[in-house]
Amino acid sequence: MHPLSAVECRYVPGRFCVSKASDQAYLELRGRILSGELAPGTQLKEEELAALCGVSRTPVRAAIRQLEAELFVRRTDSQRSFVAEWKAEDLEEVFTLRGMLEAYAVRRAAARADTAVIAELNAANEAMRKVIEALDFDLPAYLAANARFHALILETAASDRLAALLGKLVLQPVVQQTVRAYSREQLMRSYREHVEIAAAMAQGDPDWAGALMTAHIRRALHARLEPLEG
Amino acid sequence: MHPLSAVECRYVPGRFCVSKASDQAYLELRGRILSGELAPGTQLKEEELAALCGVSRTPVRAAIRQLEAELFVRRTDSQRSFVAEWKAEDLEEVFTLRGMLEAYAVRRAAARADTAVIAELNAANEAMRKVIEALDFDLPAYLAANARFHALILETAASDRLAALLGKLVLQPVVQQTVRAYSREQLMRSYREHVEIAAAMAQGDPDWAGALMTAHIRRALHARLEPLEG
DNA sequence: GGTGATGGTTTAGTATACAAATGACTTCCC
DNA sequence: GGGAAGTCATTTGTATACTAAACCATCACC
Repeated sequence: MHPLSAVECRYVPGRFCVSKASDQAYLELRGRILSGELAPGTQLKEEELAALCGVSRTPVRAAIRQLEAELFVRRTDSQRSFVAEWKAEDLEEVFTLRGMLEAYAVRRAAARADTAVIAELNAANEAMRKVIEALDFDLPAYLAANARFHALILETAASDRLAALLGKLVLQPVVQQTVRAYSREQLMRSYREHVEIAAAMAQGDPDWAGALMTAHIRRALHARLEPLEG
Repeated sequence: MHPLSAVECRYVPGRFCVSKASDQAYLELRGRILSGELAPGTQLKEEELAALCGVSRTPVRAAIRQLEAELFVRRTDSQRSFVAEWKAEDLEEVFTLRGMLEAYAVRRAAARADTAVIAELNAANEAMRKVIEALDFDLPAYLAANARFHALILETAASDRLAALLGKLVLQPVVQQTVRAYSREQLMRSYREHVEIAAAMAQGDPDWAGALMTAHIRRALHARLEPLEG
């Protein structure tokens, strides 16, 4: 399996079933999609994938449905599935939507956060700083700290529907590739933005927090687009 | 089957498969949930529902997954499904999210709409006016015209991701119950808002269109909440 | 009398065989 | 030679039997 496939950097855990075969199929397929082994545009044939994952078609079907919901996979009218293709335009679209929803989330969270939550946010940010300052950069640890920060905000926002929507948008390839594109300086800037957002929340100032979050997500988009443009 | 269960008033057609049994199960279950026959909180047992729908468990599973994605059904950690319960707070939440996303959609649409689109919007609005002014109110026709207007905007916005997100939020019970709660005067006001939005789009003014849409959705929320409060 | 383990019962997950539908190719007719 | 229809291969949808896990009530032991 691809080394990155098991890295979990979503804010919301999606549906990691209790069951075994579905998860296995889901992780296996997502891994191969992210690694490019299953290239964009490839048709996903249930039987083929079942053989690949060593399970029957039933859990593969579930996995494909899940990946479809997460926009990794698109489905034609005649129910055939293909690996989704991501254009620069799509990235812009997703980041814009994420920006709106995360800004809303942090506004709600700012109005609800107690000292315990603020402490946890600060802890996540401290962890992130340590990873950035370390000599050898530990990507999974960075992603985990980043995810923790955003997950805390989403949790504090206390809106199931919002969480469900964001779960569809905060996707591995996007976050991951964005982080890859970051220089250490950019990572530090991202960290400092997190600290500022936590401060705004500690003040209980939704407007401030929301504005900071919008800028934070927007910067991530441009960091992601830069290597494509330059 | 409940008379309203087959009324389609989503902006996006969800997934109406080509297949037979899945659709049948989906429509049957959704119908029973909307009619209250399957009351909020009821556990959905696959075998039981299979018998109810006259199909096997397999398509029932698919239907439940779909209903879950549309927030009609919630699932516990241990993979048991229950009919979702809607509190006033949940309604507010959904309408707020819808407001944000639809305002964004109409902004995009306003920047892209050509005269053909404007003409179609006007046609949908004319149809709506006719229904409202008719002596006997034709609910399905009203819902269809309303859905058509919003669907056109969403289509013109040309964003798959956005459409996917809104597809989860624009739910039957919400829209339907909202319309039920409307008086004829409120329906006319809603119609006039549609006309204004179309005008803003014809002017190619995204800010105007967006602001109008926010207000439009917000008004729908309050129309929906009024009977609960009063 | 309460708390925690244990086994039966219920419910979801998986495999597999079969049916239906789609897509592509061939062939036949114009 | 072009088009349309039919046929075959491929792929998804459905049914069913079986497996595993979660729930619940009972009982034993503290």
